[in-house]
Amino acid sequence: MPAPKSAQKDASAKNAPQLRSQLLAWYDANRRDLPWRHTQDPYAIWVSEIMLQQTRVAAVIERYTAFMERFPNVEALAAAPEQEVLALWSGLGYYRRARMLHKAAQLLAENYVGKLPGTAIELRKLPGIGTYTSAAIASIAYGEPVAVVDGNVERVICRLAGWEADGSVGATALRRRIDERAAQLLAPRRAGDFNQAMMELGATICSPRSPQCGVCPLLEFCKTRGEHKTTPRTKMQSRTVACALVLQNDRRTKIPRKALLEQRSASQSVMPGLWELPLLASADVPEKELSLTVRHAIMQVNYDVRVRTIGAKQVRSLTVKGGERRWVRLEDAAQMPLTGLARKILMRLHLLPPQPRGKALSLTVAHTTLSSRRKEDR
DNA sequence: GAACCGTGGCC
DNA sequence: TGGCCAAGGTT
Repeated sequence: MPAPKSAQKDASAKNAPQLRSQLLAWYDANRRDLPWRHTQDPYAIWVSEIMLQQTRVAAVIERYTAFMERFPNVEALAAAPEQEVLALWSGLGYYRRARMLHKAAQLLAENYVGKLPGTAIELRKLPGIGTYTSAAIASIAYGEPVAVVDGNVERVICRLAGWEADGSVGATALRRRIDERAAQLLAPRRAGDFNQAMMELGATICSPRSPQCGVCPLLEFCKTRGEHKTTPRTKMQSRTVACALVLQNDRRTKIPRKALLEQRSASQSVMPGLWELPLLASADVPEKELSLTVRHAIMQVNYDVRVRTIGAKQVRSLTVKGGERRWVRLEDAAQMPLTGLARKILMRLHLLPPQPRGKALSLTVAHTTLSSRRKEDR
């Protein structure tokens, strides 16, 4: 399938071999040391790719390690209760990813002895694995010569070629061109590295707002040197809400032992099944009961959240939203699928350990199982 | 094709 | 402070 005539003039198309080698040389010298780059295990690559969807590398790093320690393979993931999978996802957002990952693992455990499909086409059939993710797993884990196009690659290619999403070309047509160009540039014998190099270039050098063209390995092939229009987004709204912090203290020490949590109903479109602090009907909170205010963005809304400390006896005055309400020991709460907001509030009030499933816990795990496992891997 | 699905960090 | 944005997929 030939590229459109207008697209064939730019240097990135003509000099594909040289572009490839310079990109790969840059990648070999500058690639970040990320946990999922220490493995070729398709399952591990898969988990990392799902976590990385619309999520920054920095946010994924911590979660990835804990997740892989708890669910080291397809069978372990498939055998786990969904709530436990969600608990390790808590705070990452887009919880449907975790559910589909879990579901897909169960499908694989039942039908494929826990083995991942060996091609992008087959991977694509699993829930939660779309065009991008199937190509990412196949190229990185199997070396299959398929190009990935994520937001980074899209931006890099548009800047290289001088293409714009300006309405002169339909969004679908432009996307098809980008896909074709990505496939054309791909280094077939180092597909996984090439794909990661393109994404990493977009993430670190060819960034959306202030691209570092001065140190870009592809500068000489680039038509625009960093220009790129982005489509404006819908404006954020602001809202003030209040939620209830209801604690049970230990009788002797007076130290908080339990908190009242509420489970969002399964039918909610946002964060179904996750646990949170009960939402209050009124955002008005008496000064004396205001224990904390936090800002929290969910989707298109910036919430100004007031946390109201309420005695256990006033619980009945709380608005019931239909979800299950439960007294939860604070140390157990850390293992539950809390919403990001609930986790943030409990952390900020030092009611949860600094890292929910953090250092202390993973060290314990590492002593018993992980250290030995890691050695075997080598 | 467009709306929807979360969140934290950066500038 | 607040807008911006991230290794997308599903409906």
